[in-house]
Amino acid sequence: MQRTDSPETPGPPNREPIPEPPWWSSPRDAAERSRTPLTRDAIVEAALAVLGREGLDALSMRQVAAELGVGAASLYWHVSGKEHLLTLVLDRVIGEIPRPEPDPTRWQEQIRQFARDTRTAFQRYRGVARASMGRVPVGPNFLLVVEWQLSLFEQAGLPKRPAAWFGDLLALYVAAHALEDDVRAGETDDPGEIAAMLESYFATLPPERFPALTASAPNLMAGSPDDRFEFGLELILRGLEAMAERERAT
Amino acid sequence: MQRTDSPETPGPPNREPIPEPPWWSSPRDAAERSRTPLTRDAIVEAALAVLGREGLDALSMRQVAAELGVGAASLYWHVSGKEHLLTLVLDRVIGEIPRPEPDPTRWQEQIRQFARDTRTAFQRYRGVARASMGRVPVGPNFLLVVEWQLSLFEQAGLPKRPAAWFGDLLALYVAAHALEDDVRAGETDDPGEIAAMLESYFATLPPERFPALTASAPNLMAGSPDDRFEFGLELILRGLEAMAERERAT
DNA sequence: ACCTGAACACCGTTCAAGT
DNA sequence: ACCTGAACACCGTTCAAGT
Repeated sequence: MQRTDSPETPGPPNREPIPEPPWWSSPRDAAERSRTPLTRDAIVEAALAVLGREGLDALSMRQVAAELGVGAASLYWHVSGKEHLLTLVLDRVIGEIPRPEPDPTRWQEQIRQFARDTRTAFQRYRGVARASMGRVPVGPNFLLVVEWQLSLFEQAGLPKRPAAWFGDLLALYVAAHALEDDVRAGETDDPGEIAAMLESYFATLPPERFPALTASAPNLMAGSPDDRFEFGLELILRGLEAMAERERAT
Repeated sequence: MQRTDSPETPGPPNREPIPEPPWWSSPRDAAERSRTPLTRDAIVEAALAVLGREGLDALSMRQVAAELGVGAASLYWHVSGKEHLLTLVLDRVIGEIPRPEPDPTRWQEQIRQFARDTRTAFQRYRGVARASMGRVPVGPNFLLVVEWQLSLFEQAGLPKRPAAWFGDLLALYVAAHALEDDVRAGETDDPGEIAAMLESYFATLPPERFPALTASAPNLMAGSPDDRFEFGLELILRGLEAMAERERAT
């Protein structure tokens, strides 16, 4: 804002910003190193950025550090290791799942919507679904989700044991489906080709050795991912109903 | 067998086996390099050995090669890469699942037993369950299993689409459960400690913020892995029944 | 308290070269 | 046809050292 080339300025006019001596700034703070002082949250965010851009296989501590313009060793002050980082990332993504006020009169629809929202959250961050398999993300957001689910089931009057165990099953189902979504588009970087490959491969199989398979091939491949997701979702909900009934009978 | 120190042997008696000149044998063929000429099957077997001994994280092309007394580069003649090797390993394990003659009169029990057998096969080879997630193991054994399942469903009179889609769901369920089995015992190398840790952690949570969770904690942890496996298995079978009914109604 | 560089002990994969 | 050694471009993690 201040004009330095006014007539009263002595000496020769100079419009250029005066260059700083190079040793005033470290070699890499300009674009790379954000001046924020490297918090755990910033590391998680950087991991999500790498994940979205390059996928899970490319997610290394070194890449995350590079994303922040920092040495890899620096991360270890804030995070105990890669395993810990992945847990934090997972919990961060779980935090994006909406948890509406439980309404026992329509608990089934709320669970359906919760499942869809969870799938959507995973779809936003490619690779996280795979990272979630075999990892219990005991973080604050995970706990909130469990609490939400259990209280919904409780208010809906479901028996305790089936309710508690169903949560695991649902999480598993959604995560596995999200993983399939990832595989289909992105992680193996061939969009819908894989289905076509499978279908044409099935077509080459000898029908006398694989009668049922070759006959069912259209059914196996039929339906959009969404259709299949909804089918499985409905299936496990009906199963839950049946198991709750059985429990009440005892 | 042949005694060389017999009296008629001329010269001084020599009981020591005559050492071969060192260049007669390459430096490493004695114990390491089996004289079998490195087939694809041998590589798969070596991978299973490493897997069982060290777990999935330690399964590297170099380790597998070392197991065979061979350079890592040699594997690439028989196998296109690590991804390919994992697919082969997976199909190999799937091959151990029994496929009894389909009996439509007791198809539900046959499916239940199939699920249990699949879990057992995974339990025999720690780490394979995790490797299976997100990988479609289109190998001969996988195809045989799919064929077996479809023909059983067909003979049982299940509608085609639910039958075809149910296979995926079941595979998913069993694999995810097997993965949990792995995590519980071995992969994270703490046997049943993890459950205790979780339970004591839950106990520290403030009941006013997590009323349902703290109240349900005993139910969440209750039951043996087998009980939980059977619960989920029964649940999805009941769900299948319901979905088949719905399909028949349309 | 927080971050660094350098090092350690590994990876998967390629490739010219050997037999 | 099958296997090798050496190299390339990476890994996760540790640790003494700096500020």
